[in-house]
Amino acid sequence: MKTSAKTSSELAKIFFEIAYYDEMQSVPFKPRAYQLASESMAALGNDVEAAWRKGGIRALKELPGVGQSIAEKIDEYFRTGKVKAHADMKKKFPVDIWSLSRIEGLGPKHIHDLYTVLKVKDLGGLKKALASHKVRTIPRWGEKSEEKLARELGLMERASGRHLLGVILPVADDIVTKLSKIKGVKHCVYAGSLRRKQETIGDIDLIATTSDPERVMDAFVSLPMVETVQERGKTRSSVRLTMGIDADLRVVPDAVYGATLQYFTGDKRHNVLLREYALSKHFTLNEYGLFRLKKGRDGHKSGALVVCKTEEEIYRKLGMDTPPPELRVGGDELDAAREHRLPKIVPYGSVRGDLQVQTNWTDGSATIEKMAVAAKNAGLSYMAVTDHTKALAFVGGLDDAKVAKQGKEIDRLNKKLRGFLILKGTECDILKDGSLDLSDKTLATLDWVGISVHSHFNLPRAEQTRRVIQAISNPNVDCLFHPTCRLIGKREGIDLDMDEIVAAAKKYRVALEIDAHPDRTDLRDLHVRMTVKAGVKLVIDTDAHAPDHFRFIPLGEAVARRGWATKNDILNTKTASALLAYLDKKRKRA
DNA sequence: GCCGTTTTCGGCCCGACTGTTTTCAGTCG
Repeated sequence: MKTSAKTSSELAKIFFEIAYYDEMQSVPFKPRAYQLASESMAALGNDVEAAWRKGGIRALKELPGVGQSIAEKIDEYFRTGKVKAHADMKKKFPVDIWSLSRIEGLGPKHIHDLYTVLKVKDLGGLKKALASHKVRTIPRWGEKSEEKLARELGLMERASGRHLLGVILPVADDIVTKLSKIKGVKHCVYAGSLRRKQETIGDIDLIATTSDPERVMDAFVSLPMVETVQERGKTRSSVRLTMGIDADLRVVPDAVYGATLQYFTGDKRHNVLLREYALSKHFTLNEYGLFRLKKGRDGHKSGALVVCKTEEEIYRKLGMDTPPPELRVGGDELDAAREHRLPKIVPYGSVRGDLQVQTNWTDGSATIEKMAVAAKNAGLSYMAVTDHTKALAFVGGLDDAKVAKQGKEIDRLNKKLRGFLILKGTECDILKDGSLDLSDKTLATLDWVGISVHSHFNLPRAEQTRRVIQAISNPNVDCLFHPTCRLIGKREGIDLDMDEIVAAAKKYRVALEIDAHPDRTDLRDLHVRMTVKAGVKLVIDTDAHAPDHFRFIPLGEAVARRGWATKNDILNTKTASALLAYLDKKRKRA
């Protein structure tokens, strides 16, 4: 239910604020515990309430980051709708920590000072304090810090949040290319969330090794896309790009490249776990390498360098395999790495054909032939034409007769094209009652039947789930396209019980799609992992509406990798003939 | 307040940069 998702995010907020309150008063260690609990709540979503309903406090304590005290607070929240400890803190210190803390550079101590000295409670109060130049009168604040705060506040208000991977990747590639050309540079790469290929990117993290650090830093801060320089150091500089995203560059000696790359690839949670594990093995890990801990003569710990050249030797020295960047989220990937059971996730470049392509028969911009040529040029050997069906009247969706006509055109083109195969397909609409928008007779003539929801997005969860499963159960169906229908930053997506959808996909041997279009990324990584675990096949498509959209395929492969999918889990890593043989066999059994 | 390949008690990641300091606190990643 949507309400339970809301409550777990409310809990995340409550624990986040408790962490801040404790931090303000310099309470040791508790802040990290609450911070962890907060992240855990956000990540678990509905599972928190599900656990509570099933087993109360005892079950809650099984959740990561939740012990006796926090379990009791969660229990209290679900019973009474609030957490007294949090409410008491809020009474004593009535500040909108959640909003204020979103401003870059504004941490717990500053929020504390702003309130105790200037009675700033929220963003409005902060604006007034800034306008009257009172902020600079707080002890340890000055003109510069006041100006910086004003800048960051303005930026936060303008910024739409994080940026889509598909938008940032080309920019980062451009910067890397430019910096790599500078004399003396040996390595220049991006790390951070970009290297982990997360669906959204907070900022661009760059690492370079060079014989001439000054030269690279100068070049970096004067790149054409730089708007302002925020930091300019010998080993680290930070800039804001005109497109509204920050970029950080670290310059390190070539000898420690591997350690630095590991460190700044993150994510933070992964690194904390890894460093804690290193400590347990009497090592300490930082961006300069892995060090062995020793007791010095003065009783203090000191370290002798063990390894730092490559990421692999660091993980190996700790007795584990190297998790691919996409898996580094601070979940169970470290256990898997230790136990040498990391999956062989699908390599980039594995997709051989695109199974969702729109043409100018409906809302695509190009002819079937132009799309086929573009797909071939993008390195693919086949594609399925999957134009919309008649329920989508505003794009001129095809009816049964037009689908038959399109099939003849595809036959003609297949005779003409060399080394490329066009499959006859459809993106058939799922109607409100779960029936399909083309006749079974027509569907049976097609090589590839994709189905998707384009209407009635707001049905209640149970009804929406029933509707989609009804559609999946049609024996002609091969794949459910963009299953959740979300548009990142624009539309939430339909309310589906994904466990039931995955189970139905397994039962009816229907594949689920990873729609790689940057606005969609649907399925997302979490759902991909569920699908893989259930043994249900996936498909990576671009949902191409124009010839240059085939470039999105690596974005889809990235999602598959984040969801631990192997090549074997993904149907369109097969050759065209192997795929057709698979589909043929499936239909005969149906 | 959490957690266990070092532990059920005693630990809890760590270094760079900024701005305000005259030796360091705060924030970030």
